[in-house]
Parts: sequence; structure tokens; C-alpha cells
Amino acid sequence: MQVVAFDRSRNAAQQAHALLREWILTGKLRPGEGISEPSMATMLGISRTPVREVFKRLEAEGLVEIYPQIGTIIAPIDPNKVRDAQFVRETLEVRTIGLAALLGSSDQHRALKDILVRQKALVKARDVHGFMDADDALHEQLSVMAGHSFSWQVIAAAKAQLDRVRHLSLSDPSWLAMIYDEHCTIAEAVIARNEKRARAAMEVHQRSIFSAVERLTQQDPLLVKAVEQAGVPSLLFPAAKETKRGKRS
Amino acid sequence: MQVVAFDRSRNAAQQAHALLREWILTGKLRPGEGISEPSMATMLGISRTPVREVFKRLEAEGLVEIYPQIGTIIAPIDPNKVRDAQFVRETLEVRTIGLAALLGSSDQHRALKDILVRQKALVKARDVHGFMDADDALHEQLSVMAGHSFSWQVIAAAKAQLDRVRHLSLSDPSWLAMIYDEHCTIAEAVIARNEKRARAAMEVHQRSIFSAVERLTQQDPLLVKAVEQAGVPSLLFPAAKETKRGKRS
DNA sequence: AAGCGACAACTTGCATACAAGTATGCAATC
DNA sequence: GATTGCATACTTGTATGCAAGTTGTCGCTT
Repeated sequence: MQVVAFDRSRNAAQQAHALLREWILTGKLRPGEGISEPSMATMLGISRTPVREVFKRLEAEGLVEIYPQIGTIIAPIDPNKVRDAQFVRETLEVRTIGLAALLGSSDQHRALKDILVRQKALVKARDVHGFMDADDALHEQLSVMAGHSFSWQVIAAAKAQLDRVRHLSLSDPSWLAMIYDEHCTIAEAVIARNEKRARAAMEVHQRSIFSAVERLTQQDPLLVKAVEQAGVPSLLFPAAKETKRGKRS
Repeated sequence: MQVVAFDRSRNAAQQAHALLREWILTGKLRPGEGISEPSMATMLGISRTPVREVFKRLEAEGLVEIYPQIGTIIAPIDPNKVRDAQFVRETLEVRTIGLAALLGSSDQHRALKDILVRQKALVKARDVHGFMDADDALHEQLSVMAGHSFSWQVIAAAKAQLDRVRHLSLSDPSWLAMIYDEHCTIAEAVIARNEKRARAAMEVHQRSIFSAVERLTQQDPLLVKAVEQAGVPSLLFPAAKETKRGKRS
């Protein structure tokens, strides 16, 4: 029960959301693990209200599942949900990259290159966290270039599901280099204003996730929601810590 | 300050969310109008906590804007946001309809026809609310047929933005018949398993929104967020009701 | 020993009180 | 008359207490 220090002068709920989201995406909180509002509140050094707000938001993002009067768990990997997230992201980003290739200005091309330079350094430093931030920045920049900056929010929500699977499936950060290479290919095509090649490169980039779910299903089946099993939450609390259930006073 | 009766045995926040969302989409709560957690709580006969939860959720859906320590307003129509919602919805639904045409089973074809029969009656009855529900049901069914049922949630969020503009722009429900006709064309193509025709019909269906924003901009400019104006919330409270600001006791 | 009932501890949902910040109207002043 | 300072009532953010429901364990009964 480690207490995390927060900046009291800034919004507690936002900070807590960013933190928990990162913990879930990076696997520090594992699928199926039980969490609760009071325990998380004391852990973060805040009250239940902002924690509750964060839980609701994470539920909307598909990262936790709340069972009223029972408990809350980190959402297990649902292959169907991942498939659909992949569908949403690929569909939007492939069309986005086409527009970005057609509409991007040379200023925006420079911004793209800057991000890639930053990413190159982060790959070398094995900084997974920083790389994922830069990854988001790059894809957001592409949405801006396509003239649909708001659609990035939709893409980001879908991307979170996929990033989580990738992180759980591949603990070794060797995939950073591969993604960086794909980014370079995409950026080249965009800067060359070659719509067709950009779309093809983006498709390759997107499809590289496919195998991760299967790998995860094999190496750690407990994290994956069985297709027929509707949901038996009580069976998914293996990480119940110092519980005091049943102990008479 | 009318008090709304809630079913106390069911989730208060969910009911309140459905209600407010409908009020916003149908224009009962107009863009720019100020709302507050306490006043809405007393109006709905519940406490601030579930109301606050609803406000946060509506903010995530882009239907309200929360300014801390200042107030909350029904989100003005942001042309850029509408454009991007249109982009997201069109991109996803056109690809979805193609898959639905290829993959739909005859059982699902029957379900599609059933929805259309229901819609026909609702058009005749001028039941806008019921029609919009059936509209959602139809588009959700298409997502299911395409094998991506989860993506409906994304489409629905974008669709809300567009439905709101349509409702504000066209108070006369004559557009129901037009939409119904477009639905019939789409369904025909899907049942005929004609992917290309289905996609074309869906594109037509989607593009019919475009003119609505411009019409709204002309007929009621106050509802539309000016492009250069970053956001002056205090100026957007023309509907401040029986305020007691400044009255000494 | 096996089955069953009661209870304790936990969960989230809701209500309410307090805290911090902001805008508005009034009043005093220049 | 215009401006500045201040009091007041509003806003959302946070903390906490209570209520309703579920689960698992203990202990009694059979």
C-alpha cells in the first residue's frame, strides 16, 4: 500500500486518470486484477470521489469493468473487443494517412521529421514510456495534417486497447525499432505526397498487431476473456491481498 | 424548476444520462445554455454525485463543456467537431456496410427488414424520438452484421453530434421520410449482397448532413461556435434563469 | 462429516458537507 | 462620471458518511 504524492494544486482526478491509465497500458495493473475505490484512494492519497470518477472514465474507455456491489477489475483482454478496436483504428488511420499525404504542408512535414528524430533517440534509450508518448504525438500530427484533428480522440481510445495487448505480449522492448522503421516508411510516403504508398505503409503498420493477441492467448491464457464465458467476476480476483473477509472481531 | 420522478430501484446516473442526452440531442437544452450540478440535481430529484457523473460523461461525448469553478454549458455547435464526427462516422459506416453486405446471414436480413417495417410506422406517426431509436437500432444491426459490434459505440458517439445538428436545423420532422427511403435503398443493397451498391448508398446517406450545419449557421448563429473565438464561457450564459447573484441577504 | 444458516467484511451507489475559485453588483473613491 | 475594491452568491472539486447488496467464512445443526 504505497502512497503516491500528488500535486494538490492541480486537478486530482486528471492526474489519477493519467496514472492509472498508464499502469493498465503498461501492465503494472494486470488484466483480471481486482481494484477498489477505497484502496486506490488511500494508495493515491486522495478521497473516493475523484477515484470513482476515474473508474467511470476508464470503464468508458474499456480498460476496467465495474460490477456494482461486487467489485472492479482491470478489463481482461477480450479478443472481440481488440479485433473491433483494430478495425476502427485501421479504418480511420488508413483514410487519414491518405488525406495527410494529399493535404500536408511543408511546415507539417518538418514537424513530422522532428517527431521521428525524437523517436530515434528514444528507441536507442529503450525508453518505452517516452516512445509511446511520441508515437501518440506522431499519429495525432497525422490527424491534424488530414484536417480532422478531433478524430484523434477516437483513434487514441482504440489505440489504447492495442497498445495494452502489445505491451502484455511483448515485454521486451525490441519492437520499438520495428515500429520506428514503419513510421519512417509512412513519413517518407507522406512527405513525397504519395497517397497510395502512404496508405499501403499504414496498413502494414496496423496489421502488425494481429499476431500479438494469439501469442498472448497462448503464453498467458488467464489474461484473456474466454469467448463463451460471459463474465464470472468473483473468479477473477486471484490477487486479493490482505483481505480480512470472515475474520470475526 | 420541475422535479422529474425517477425509478429509485434502478441506477439513477444511467437514467439521468439518458434523459439529459435526449434533451440535448432534441434541442430541449439548447447550445450555449448554462446548467449546473446543484440545479440539475434538484430538478431531477437526486443528489449532485450522479449528476456530476453524468456531466463528466456528457463532456466526454462532446455534448457539454465544463469550466471548473465557472460553470457548465451545453456545447455550442462546433463546425470543426461536426466535420470530424462526420468523417469518423462516414469512414466507419461505409466500410461497415461493405462487410455487412458480404457477411450478412439471411436471419440478419430478416431482422433488418423488421426494423424497416417498424420505421415505416414511426414515420407515419411522426414519432421523431421513436424513429431515432429505430435508426440507432438499424445502424447497430449493420455493425453486428459486419462482425464488429463493438465499433457501434464509436459510431454512436459521432452520430450524436450529427443528430443534434439535424434536430436543431430541421424542427420539422419531414426529414424522417427521406431518411427512411435511404435506409430502404441501403437495406436492399445489403440483402442483395451487392457490396459496391451498398457502399454507394451509405455514402449518399451520410452526406445528407452537410448542408444542415450551414443552414443552422445562417438561421441561428448564436448556437454555433465562431471559428476564431477560442471560448468565452461567461458570454454564453444568456439563459441564466432566476439567478440570485449579488442580492444581499 | 456434510449441509445449512447467520454474520462479518467487503463492494459500489448515493447523499451531503466543506473547500477553493470566479463573476457580478454595489459602494466608496478618485 | 469612471474606476477600483469588496462582499456575496454562485460554480465545480473534494472529502466523508450512510445505505444497499454480495461474498465468503465460521459455527451450528443434523
